[in-house]
Amino acid sequence: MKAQSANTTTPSDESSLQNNFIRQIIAEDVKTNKHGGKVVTRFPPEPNGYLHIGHAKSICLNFGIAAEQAGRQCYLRFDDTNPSKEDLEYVESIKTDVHWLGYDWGERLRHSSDYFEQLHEYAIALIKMGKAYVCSLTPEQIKEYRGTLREPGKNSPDRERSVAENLDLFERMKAGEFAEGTYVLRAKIDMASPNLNMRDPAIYRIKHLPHQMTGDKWCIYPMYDFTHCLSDAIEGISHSLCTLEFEDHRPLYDWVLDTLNTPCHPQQIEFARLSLNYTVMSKRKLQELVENQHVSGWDDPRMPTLSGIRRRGYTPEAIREFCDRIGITRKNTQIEMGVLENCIRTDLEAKTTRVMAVLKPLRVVIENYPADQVEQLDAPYHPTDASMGSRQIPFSRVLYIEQDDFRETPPKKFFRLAPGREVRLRYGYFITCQAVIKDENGEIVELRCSYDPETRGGSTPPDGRKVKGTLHWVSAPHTITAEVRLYDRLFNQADPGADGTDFKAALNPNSMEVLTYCQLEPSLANAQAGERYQFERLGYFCVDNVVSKEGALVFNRIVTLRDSWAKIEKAKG
RNA sequence: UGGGGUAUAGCCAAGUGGUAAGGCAGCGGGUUUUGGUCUCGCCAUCCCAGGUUCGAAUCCUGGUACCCCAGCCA
Repeated sequence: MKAQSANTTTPSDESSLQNNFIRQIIAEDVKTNKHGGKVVTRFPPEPNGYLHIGHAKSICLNFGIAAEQAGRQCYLRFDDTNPSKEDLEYVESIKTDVHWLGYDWGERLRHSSDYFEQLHEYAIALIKMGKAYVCSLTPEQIKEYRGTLREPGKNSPDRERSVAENLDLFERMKAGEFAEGTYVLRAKIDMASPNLNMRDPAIYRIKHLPHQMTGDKWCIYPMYDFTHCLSDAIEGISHSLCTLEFEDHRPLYDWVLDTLNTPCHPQQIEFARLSLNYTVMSKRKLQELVENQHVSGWDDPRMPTLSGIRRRGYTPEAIREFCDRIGITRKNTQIEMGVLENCIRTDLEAKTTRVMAVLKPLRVVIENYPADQVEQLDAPYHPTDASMGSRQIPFSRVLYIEQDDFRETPPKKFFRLAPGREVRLRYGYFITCQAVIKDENGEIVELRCSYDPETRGGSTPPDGRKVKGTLHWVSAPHTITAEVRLYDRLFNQADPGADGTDFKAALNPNSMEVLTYCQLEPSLANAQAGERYQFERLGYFCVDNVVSKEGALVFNRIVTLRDSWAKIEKAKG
């Protein structure tokens, strides 16, 4: 019996319940035949880092909307216009992550760099129209000339350069005659615009750097604002969905497309990026965590990166469901972790097999059970889904139970084992605690118990007596020893660093607890990397896909089960 | 009186002049061989103040709070 780890649904099987403002706009546009009735979207990551769950929101939106249309057209476009920041390494990880989420771009894989030739021609067209000029101001001067939020900028002395001279200079920029920073091509718009993006923005800069895709072919590279809108137009994108901070860029996006003769004029629509509490989402901060070794890498199971979340054991279905639940708006919000956790619990509840594992073992000897006897007890893999089958679990005189399931002096409402108290061992027998054995330090090392043979399989005995607690357990001579890693939130503050301190000061020192002597039932012997299980009464766990080996299994805790006892205890303090 | 945005429950989010969906969290009940699951119930008059209207979360006026913008980054 294998735990289910494959994707069982694909996004096309689901229809999003979301009726967000973007879908409404698109539905209306389709009705009025606005972009020729076509809907074409794109997901345009810059290959300069790993994707995180915030990107998943955008991926699900763009690919999700496309999937709802007959054409199903969504491009995966690497926005690679800055060779000093980007790397091929990231391209592969991004493709892996998008695929893992369940989306397929088919033939529509592109790079902005695919368009460098066309972009260059558009730039020349702009120059010829007198709408762009080569500026020789230094970066510092450009900044001075730009003005401030309240004061208008002033024109560059090069603003009225002749078309012929601009053409010549631009050609020589391209030919590599000039050093970086000496010249820049600027759009000629309005230095007095209240929108700083319109104050003659740079559209081409010199970078004597090879590009990961085009090699040494270019030493001038187009800027985002020039590249993005034209790339959208070249691909025939109908709706260009981006995050809120690009709102101020929309007038420039439209200016470029209105000024130049392009195949079409895509519509930019902005939505709020995702923010999750108790974590950070910016590439810079995530990178800092990796570089300073606060985590083991980009795929550390505590990271909000898609590779980390995947390694942790989250399913793509749960992530898609999460993206559906949080909605799409223009409001800056912070989503509670609990929403994500509920999504994965709901998904895993239905599809994981149940097994028993004791994380912090406490030895139990059943004194009235024959020393040489071993029984095989039948235990279903799922409480309500019989199709998952069952397995045999051994029962013997010496067992392990969870340390937390025994209290020498039980508090009120504690339904588990205590001296003189009887509990059920799940699918096993009722046992009663007869004695507590301690070591020289007073630590409890063993429990002496008796069992009731009439309760085999955990069933209620003929006299009908009830017990309040059911414990999970394993037979000591038959266990597999494994390592289990328990994760908690990465940060202690809901919004790390929001109080003005370094976000790293909010790091949770207890975000990972490694348990190396966990005792698992023998059916887990052949557990494979990536497989997910519910350890009964504890949570959902996934065999780690990096460090786990046959004979030396390592499990990651994906998420705990809801725990109303923990809630009661916490409430009492 | 620089420009651009956003305000509906603890957290998200529908609502588009006709009397506040849904989810998460929380609280209470039932079922239960996981203190799990499942199930039933409870939980808001919409940032503030005026106005228009038979009727306003939706329209108007005036405020307030918060977010984004001065890279040759994306």
